[in-house]
Amino acid sequence: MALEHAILVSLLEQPGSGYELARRFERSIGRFWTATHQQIYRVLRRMETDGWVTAEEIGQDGRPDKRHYSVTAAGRGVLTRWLREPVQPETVRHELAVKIRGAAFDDDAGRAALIVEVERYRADHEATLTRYLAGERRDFLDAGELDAGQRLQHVVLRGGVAYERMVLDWLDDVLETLRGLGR
Amino acid sequence: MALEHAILVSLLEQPGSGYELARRFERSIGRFWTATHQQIYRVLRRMETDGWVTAEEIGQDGRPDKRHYSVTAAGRGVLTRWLREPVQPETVRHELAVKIRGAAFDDDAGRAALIVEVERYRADHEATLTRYLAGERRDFLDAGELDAGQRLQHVVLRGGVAYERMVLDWLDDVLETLRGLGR
DNA sequence: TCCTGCTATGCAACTCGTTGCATAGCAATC
DNA sequence: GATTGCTATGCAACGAGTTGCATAGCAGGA
Repeated sequence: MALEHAILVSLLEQPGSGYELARRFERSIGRFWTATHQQIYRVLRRMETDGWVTAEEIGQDGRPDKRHYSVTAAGRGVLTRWLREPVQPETVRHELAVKIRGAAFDDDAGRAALIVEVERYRADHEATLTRYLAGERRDFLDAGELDAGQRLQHVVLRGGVAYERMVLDWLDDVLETLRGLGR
Repeated sequence: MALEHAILVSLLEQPGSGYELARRFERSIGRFWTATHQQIYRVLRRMETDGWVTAEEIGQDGRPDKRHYSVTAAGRGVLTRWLREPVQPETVRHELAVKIRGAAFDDDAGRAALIVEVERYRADHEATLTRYLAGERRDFLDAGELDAGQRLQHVVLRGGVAYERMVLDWLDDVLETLRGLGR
């Protein structure tokens, strides 16, 4: 359980509304910790009740009020205590790997359909890699001296880049293997 | 949601009891689809009710009865239909990445503690890689001709190997970055 | 003009996943 | 002789995550 902590980190990097947080999760943080807007709103309310964050209601004309959240000293304490706890092994839910092994129990038509799916999946990951590299150029390479926070964000992004490159290479291997079965 | 499907694949590769499945999930399948024995037992019961698997009670002296599960024709149909559905993007829950970004909001002592944790985490992944490579030699490299199922299992294992190597390289990068902040 | 999409938050119902506990006998270690 | 660990399954309670829906006004395109 660490959605709370991911939210604390994100709000410390930049305070904002639940909606803004949800969009950040979709983009950067979501690549290593996914969350829907429903989860985020619910958890933010609970964190507010527990005094980890404070909300400032901002009235806007023409659209609903915004609740702008910031981390309190108590929330920061919760975060630093959590940072000292042992790191839990990462949880992976890799459906494609299950399907590849499952392809052994399907016929040639099924495997042909899987190849098409893997190609689509590969294109998605290629797009993600391109997006990461563009973000890296924008935020880290063309910038001057980086502070500690930026350097830490950069090393996490480099992990994302390495992951996507690894996935693309592996998917090429998968496609070759799947095509090789038909021959 | 695809624990059912992961179980179907595992039982098609090799029928067995819930306990045996739980151990397989811990070892091989669990690296891309985690599940506890509780989940597995509960889902197996539901799958039995739905007619996807059949169970054969095997009395054993000195220990509880074993329920040996096999996939039915209906279960196989469920699996092949699922194989033709679009692949869902993988879900990752990578606590360490959150902690690394969180380290920007902690002091030097906290970052020193994180370095120790990353080193321990790295050792775990190194052990996993060693285990994968041993399994690869045993099951795939020293064997003769491989059938379709074995070749698909092998390409998934190669994905695991590539993942672990990528993680180890990245963790070296992380350690260097964390140490560089202190200077 | 209608429809889609964006900002912005939230309820309700449901399923999935986790944790703690319980049984039970055998084998091995201290 | 006591404790720990392994096989083997399961209940109960709780917490996390998903899905569908609702509100509401503004902007832009077909």
